[in-house]
Amino acid sequence: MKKLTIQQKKVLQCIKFYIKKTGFPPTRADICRELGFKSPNAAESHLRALEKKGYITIENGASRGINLTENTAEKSQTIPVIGLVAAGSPTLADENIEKHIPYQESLFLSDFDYFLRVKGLSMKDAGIMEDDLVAIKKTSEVRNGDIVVARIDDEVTLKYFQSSGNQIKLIPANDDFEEIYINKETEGFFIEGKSVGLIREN
Amino acid sequence: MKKLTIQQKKVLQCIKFYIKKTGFPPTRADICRELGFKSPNAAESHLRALEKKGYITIENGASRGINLTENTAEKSQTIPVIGLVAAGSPTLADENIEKHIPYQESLFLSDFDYFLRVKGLSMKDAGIMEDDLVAIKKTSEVRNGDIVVARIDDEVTLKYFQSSGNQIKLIPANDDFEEIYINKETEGFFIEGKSVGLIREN
DNA sequence: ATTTATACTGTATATATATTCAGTAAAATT
DNA sequence: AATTTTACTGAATATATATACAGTATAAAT
Repeated sequence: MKKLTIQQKKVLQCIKFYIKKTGFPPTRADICRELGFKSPNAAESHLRALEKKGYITIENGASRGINLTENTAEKSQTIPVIGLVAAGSPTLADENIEKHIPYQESLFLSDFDYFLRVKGLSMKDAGIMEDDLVAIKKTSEVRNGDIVVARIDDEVTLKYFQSSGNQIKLIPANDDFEEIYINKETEGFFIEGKSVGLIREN
Repeated sequence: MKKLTIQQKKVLQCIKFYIKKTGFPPTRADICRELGFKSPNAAESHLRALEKKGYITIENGASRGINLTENTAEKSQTIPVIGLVAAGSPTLADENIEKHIPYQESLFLSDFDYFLRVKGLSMKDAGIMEDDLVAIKKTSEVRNGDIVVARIDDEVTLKYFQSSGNQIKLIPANDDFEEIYINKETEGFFIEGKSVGLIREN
């Protein structure tokens, strides 16, 4: 999609805001009033530019005949689902994103940044099973007992977090797995975020 | 909110449909065209009735100045959350509904009817923990291995389903709990639905 | 260097649109 | 039984609105 100029962005924002406020699109005159233009043709030509660039469609002859394009309309936001691969950190880079899930603000108590697709059963006793989607909030501020996404070099794991002084313990919720002991200053160690919710799709 | 007549409902549906299709509300003439009226006043008076009953607001003098009221606009649907109490069946009656959660169609693979708030740890090894929200699809068509909502008289439980012939086994996912054996024809026994997903809010 | 796009003002106008008025008739409410 | 609401047709009209035309000026693209 072609890039918009600052003014065109303003007009597009104005349209979105107007629809949100009133429930119907603005007239040329409405846009002029909102943005301080003195000629309706100012709005008209901006609208035609937005149409040309594919951000809106205009039904000719119809009053308020402005329609936001699919991509333009902010429906429900989507949240990326990232595969938790043993080697490789969960980044928001396109190649790691499995899919996008529609997302509603108040789904969890805390806001979050992405879903992590769980592999393996190391957190089984915490009720986190294979293929579950764990909602992750990107943060390094975690508390003892939090379930965190920890990275050690290229390996990423989901574990309980327990720190005392300089030492950190990463505790699995499954007796078949071993605890991991790490020093805070260890190179290549990083807390990517913490779990704030879970979705099981089955 | 006051009840609508059949014609008024038709007009309201027409407005919703028009907005969905075009992105902006219809004119009086548009409504007439859609519903076969021959006078714009037919649309006008229906609109005023809808306004009076609180389903829409009309901005006087503005073209297409129709705005769906908060309750009228279908934003994202909401799904009820029902508390799983040991005694008492999960019905959609108001008194059992804990709250409503915004819901997006494609959240789970299957559609579902309500969330059940889990009490206890009888399904712990299936990764279903206390206070989890299990998405339930109302159905009696369940297969062996499904996690089902079973009612025995007034008691409602979430268990694995296993049937052979006339006998049904309800199996917990926790060694501390006992399996339940029931005959298909037992009075007061009923399969309310099955689990098709899970949300953990923490 | 020339064309095209951006970013407007200002005027004019055909028409799209809301809205009122005058009726008719049946159904629902009081 | 009387009144209000519902459910329209049909005609008329003020005005809300899209849109074209004539300019001016600067920035960006070719």
